[in-house]
Amino acid sequence: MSNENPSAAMFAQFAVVARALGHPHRLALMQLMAQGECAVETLADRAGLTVANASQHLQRLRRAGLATARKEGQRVLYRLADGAVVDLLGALRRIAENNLAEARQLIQTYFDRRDSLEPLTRRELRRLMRAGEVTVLDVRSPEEFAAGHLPGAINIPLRELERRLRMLPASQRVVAYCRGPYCVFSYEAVALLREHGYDARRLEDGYPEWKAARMPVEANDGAARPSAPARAADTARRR
Amino acid sequence: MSNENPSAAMFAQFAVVARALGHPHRLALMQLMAQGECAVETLADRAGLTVANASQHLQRLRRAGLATARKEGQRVLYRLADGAVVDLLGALRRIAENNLAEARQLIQTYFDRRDSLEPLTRRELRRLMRAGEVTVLDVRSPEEFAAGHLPGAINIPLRELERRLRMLPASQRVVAYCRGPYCVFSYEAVALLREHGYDARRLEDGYPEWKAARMPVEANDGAARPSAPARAADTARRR
DNA sequence: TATGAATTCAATTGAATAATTGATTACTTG
DNA sequence: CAAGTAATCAATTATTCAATTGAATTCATA
Repeated sequence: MSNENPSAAMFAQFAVVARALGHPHRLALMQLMAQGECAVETLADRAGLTVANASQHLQRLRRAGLATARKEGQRVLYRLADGAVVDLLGALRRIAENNLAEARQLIQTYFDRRDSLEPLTRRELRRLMRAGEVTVLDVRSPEEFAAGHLPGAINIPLRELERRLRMLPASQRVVAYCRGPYCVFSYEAVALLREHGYDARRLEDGYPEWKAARMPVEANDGAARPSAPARAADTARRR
Repeated sequence: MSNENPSAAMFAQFAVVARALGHPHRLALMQLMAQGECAVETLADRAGLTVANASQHLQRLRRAGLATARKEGQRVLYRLADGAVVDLLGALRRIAENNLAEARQLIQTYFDRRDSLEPLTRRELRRLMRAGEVTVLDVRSPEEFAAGHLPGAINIPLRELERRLRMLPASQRVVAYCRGPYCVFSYEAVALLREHGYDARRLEDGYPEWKAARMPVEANDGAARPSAPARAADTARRR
């Protein structure tokens, strides 16, 4: 295929990657995989896709070098190929935020409680954590939490938050986080907590970015590990 | 359009950007625009496209927030929207290089004189430039050169290089650069120079990356300027 | 070895894209 | 104002892509 012009051939390769990025479902799947390695059916479920459809999208991501798969027993576990994929997604996000009117509109409408909710940077949160002055709240699902989370975080999925409020000490500031910058969970969590009198704030983005920034993470199966290449702890025991 | 799920709507926006990236011709056009603001016909010419086709690709890039256009007289000048676009392209490139077998294959075949040609990093070149120990050679077209180039660079387009070799002092190391990491010009220039006994090396990537890294540039219309937002000096006098 | 579960494959349909062509719209200049 | 230039628009065709359905693999376990 066209080697008359080598740089055109390289561009064709880049285009393969870009087109694989270019579907909302695949972006959603990537965000989910950014939480940790995960089986096809689990991903399909969380993304609201049929298994066959998710499988095909995932295969396409794999062909484009954005994801990798390995077989474990009868399931196939997919994960992002590379920390650089998170960077790529971040760059994409930045362009859309800065230059697309529609995206800015959406942010204003749904996410721009942003100003009033004063997101914390990773660095700021890190400092508070070291000082022991903060309760870190992970509002994702228990499975995602188990695959990896911020050290010392408490896991209360959003839908259970109201019921389990008492688990959070009212005396201390709470910082909530979820799947990523455009995951609504942490926004809603902070709103709810504030209604109940908490001093609550959001982390600026989510777990994947924290991990990609090589901040410490820990997983459920035991010891904290500084920032190791997330061992295959997919806990999707389903049905 | 689908505001039931705000983060799905955001993903749809990101997908718009990604799909706009996802065509080899558009990537080529972006590389060309990364050299500096440029008129449609010029871009079409350099990319080897018909004007109508280039126009449509450019419009799509504009709609996706990757490029902007302004009208000057009877021509429309397009440029990249944002320094972040160069970052995005870089991230794309890195994924393809690391994870796509085909891309690695191409690099080996066409570009992996890489090792033997020992590319210089921007920082290294900067140091040599300050020390006055290097001749910087720009092998792009005069128009591209005029729109912006490394300070003190000599412009000899590749096809004229052999004829005008005497313009380069044989006593000093030569560092060549061109449009970007996958532009063949600088590879060929270095090969040619070495055949003629020069101590020649390549810059690791091209002018756009240099500029995006906020290194000093200068343009033909006069004074060097530290790294200002490239003024509209499109010198495409054509035909 | 038979059963069931997880995933992939194959074939179909409808939708979105890309390139081409020719016509049309702005703008400049004589 | 007329002529010419630069860019865009409109309509066509071939291609690629997405989602669905149902069948086919592959593996684990009884």
